[in-house]
Amino acid sequence: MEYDKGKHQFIQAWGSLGTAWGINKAMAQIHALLLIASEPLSTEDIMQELQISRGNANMNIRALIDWGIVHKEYKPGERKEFFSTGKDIVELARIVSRERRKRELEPIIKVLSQLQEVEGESTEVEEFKEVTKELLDFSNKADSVLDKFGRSDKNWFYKILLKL
Amino acid sequence: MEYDKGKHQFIQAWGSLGTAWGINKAMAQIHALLLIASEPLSTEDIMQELQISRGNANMNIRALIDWGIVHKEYKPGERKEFFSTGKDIVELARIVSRERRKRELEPIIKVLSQLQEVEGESTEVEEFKEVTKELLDFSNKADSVLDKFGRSDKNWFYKILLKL
DNA sequence: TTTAACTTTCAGAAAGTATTGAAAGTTTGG
DNA sequence: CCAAACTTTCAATACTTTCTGAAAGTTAAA
Repeated sequence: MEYDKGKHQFIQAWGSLGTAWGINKAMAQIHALLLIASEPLSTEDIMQELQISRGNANMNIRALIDWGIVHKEYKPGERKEFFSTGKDIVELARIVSRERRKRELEPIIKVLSQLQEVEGESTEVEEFKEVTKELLDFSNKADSVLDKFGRSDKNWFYKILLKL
Repeated sequence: MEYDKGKHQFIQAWGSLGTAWGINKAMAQIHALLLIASEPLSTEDIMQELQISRGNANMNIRALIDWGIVHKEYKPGERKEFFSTGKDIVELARIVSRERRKRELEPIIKVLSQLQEVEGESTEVEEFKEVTKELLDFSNKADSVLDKFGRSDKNWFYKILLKL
């Protein structure tokens, strides 16, 4: 397979994976492009490669920086900003899991905890408490696994895998 | 807290978690409602509780059945269909992970495998192959973990957690 | 300063998704 | 059979998200 075709395929595939994960396509594609770039790219470069507008490129680069996945760089003698992303996939997984934990798991845990205060003794209420309690336990466990994963060193994940 | 308020909060929270996971709100809310119901519900019940249309209810119940999360039931002497969902959260997690593996991980692994055939020796191409290879390895590992999780018995997950 | 290079913002357009309600289809008891 | 009870479908509509392009904002060299 020739390089340009492969590159294109990769960017498309990463984009649609992103979409399935609730990340917008442009954002995922910019990330894909930076992942395989051999040096930092400017906004112009990104606009051109992906055929997207300046506003779109800028917004999504910004969002990636907010996630802590992409970094600004300056080249000597150049005024414009260049962007790059880490090539370490485990590190990437760690960042993503940290963010999702914060944005998704924490809120639901908070709600589920509050729900333990529901009053009443009917079957309905018993059932309700039982299910939400189980959900809370599970969420807490998931939370602690993600927390460990987020803090661990680079090889922890691979070591764990061996254990399974 | 009173039951009705708690119920409402739970349904809302489950709906927005669903949204963050790319699952539509009505679908997640129907699931939430069934999770805490003490007996199977009819389409009418669901429409009324969630204040949604018949079409919407029907489509999303159907989708939940396709995922293998919700089951039809018939009550003696009743013509209409009733729906229920399993209350075991680990089982739920297992089903969801199995589906996502199939829908998300498998396609990307296929693409990444093909990309290993890219030709050329330039820095660009080297970089490209290196990154996609690492991604492929990681995806394969994630795939195998999910596979194990999907096949394991109910307590496997909790046992693993203890090990960490 | 001024000016040119560059970045950010944002209102409106376009694209994508979810929802409704009514009509068509199906099943079952009589 | 027929009619009533129920389920499914789908075109129209409402809603949400993303994208564009141009204008406003910022920075730094001269």
